[in-house]
Amino acid sequence: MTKPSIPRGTRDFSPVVMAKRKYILEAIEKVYRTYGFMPLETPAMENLSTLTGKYGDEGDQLVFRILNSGDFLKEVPVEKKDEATGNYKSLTPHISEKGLRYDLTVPLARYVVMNQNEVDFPFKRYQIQPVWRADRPQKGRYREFWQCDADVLGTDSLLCEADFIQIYHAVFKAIGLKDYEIRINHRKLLEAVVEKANASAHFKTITVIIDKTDKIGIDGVAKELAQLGLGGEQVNIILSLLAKTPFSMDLINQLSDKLKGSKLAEKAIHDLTELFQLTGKGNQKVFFDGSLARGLDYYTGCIFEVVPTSVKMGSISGGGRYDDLTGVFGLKGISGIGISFGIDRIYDVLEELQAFPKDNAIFTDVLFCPMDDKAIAYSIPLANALRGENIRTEIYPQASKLKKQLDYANTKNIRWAAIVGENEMQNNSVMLKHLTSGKQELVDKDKISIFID
RNA sequence: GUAGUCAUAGCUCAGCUGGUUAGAGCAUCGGUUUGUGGUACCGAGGGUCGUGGGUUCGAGCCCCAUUGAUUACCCCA
Repeated sequence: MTKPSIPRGTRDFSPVVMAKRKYILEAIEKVYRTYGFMPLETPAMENLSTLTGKYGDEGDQLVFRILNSGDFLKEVPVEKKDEATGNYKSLTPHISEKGLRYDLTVPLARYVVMNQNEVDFPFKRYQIQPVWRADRPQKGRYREFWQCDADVLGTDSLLCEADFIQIYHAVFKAIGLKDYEIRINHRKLLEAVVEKANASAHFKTITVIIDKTDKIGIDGVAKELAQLGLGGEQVNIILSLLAKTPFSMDLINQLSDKLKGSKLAEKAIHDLTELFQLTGKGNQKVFFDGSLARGLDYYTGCIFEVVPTSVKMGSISGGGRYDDLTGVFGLKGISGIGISFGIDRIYDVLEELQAFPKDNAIFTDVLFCPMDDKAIAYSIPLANALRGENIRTEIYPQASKLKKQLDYANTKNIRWAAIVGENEMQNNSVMLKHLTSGKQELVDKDKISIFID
């Protein structure tokens, strides 16, 4: 017999853990719905032609591939079979045509393009599903994890950006997370600065480097930029952007002065100004962060990231605007913006702050404890009546010793036990015991629900 | 892909410079108590010490390999 195990980087979620995860997921979903986002689900597997080439070379390596069913070797040309040893990459396209979804954004783009005649723009959808990546798991990083995306496609209105900032506030309020910071930046501002530093050829690498500012510090960034071959003056221009300051009109004006004459900067300043006007004041938790870059290179406008401030943890949400997500599938000119919550990290944050509600671990309100088989039959209609009033009720399935039944109630954090024996049945009642206080009372069988809080 | 750490009961871990029959707590089950729990007491089940090889009179402990877990780097959520 083999020892049971699950693939590395995957997890089981116990009932207690699931209750907490649901608490977060339902809060997010509820907020999304209040802003008019509609649910969308897509298959776990996509055709590889949909997935490959969208995430860069590294990303393509991380896509889980699904082996073709049946005689998967029959399509392989003979010469490939011969060279298969040590040359699996040339073999892969012949034996695998499908892969597991790598994120929710590409499937969204695929869906919109396939259904462009039915989709009404602006198209607001949310999607909460697992995604899979074939990389090395480590802390806070899994091969199967959940993304909670919301996107708006088909409008370049800055109201979307403003909405998402409000959504952040609403979600974190709903789950009781008080200490967080929303960081924003603009991709075109980054481009403008890199352009001013005369280093546009290295733009992509530079964004990766400055995105690490939190981790390696300003000095570390300077060092890596120098290693890239940039001169002192170039490095200084880029470093001058990295400060994090409260999001304000003053700040926007400063940026505007600093980058005068740049077309790219003009657009960015315009966006930030409008966003500021739409979000209004009272946003102490919103910061402009020049070091925020986000690795994904499809972002072209405002970008966001949310970081908890009272717990040492990476970003718990991110997002941004992209000009041309559906272009790769042949539908041009659709601007969009999206955000995504990292449920696993939010879970860890709430756990560390002990911010989950205590009654989250309670799954049953009342346990009927029958003393004999007749008592089981007696309990069924009573239990159903309680369930009809939305009281979570179960009947202990055997007329076991009372000690055993109460032990069961204790381990499940059940607060009420309805004990049913000869006496109770004769009196048309149950012995209702409150398990946290130990008090009990003979209660009429039709009036149980009155006592349940 | 690179590097470090770890692997003993279902879980968390003890196990001395290598020495007789590998232990504890928790969890599970039974009992003390024919219908009153969370505490206490008694008892039971559960291990080829990740796997394979080597050194040795003797290996849970030392050496090599291998597999798995975990952490950091790359990249990412």
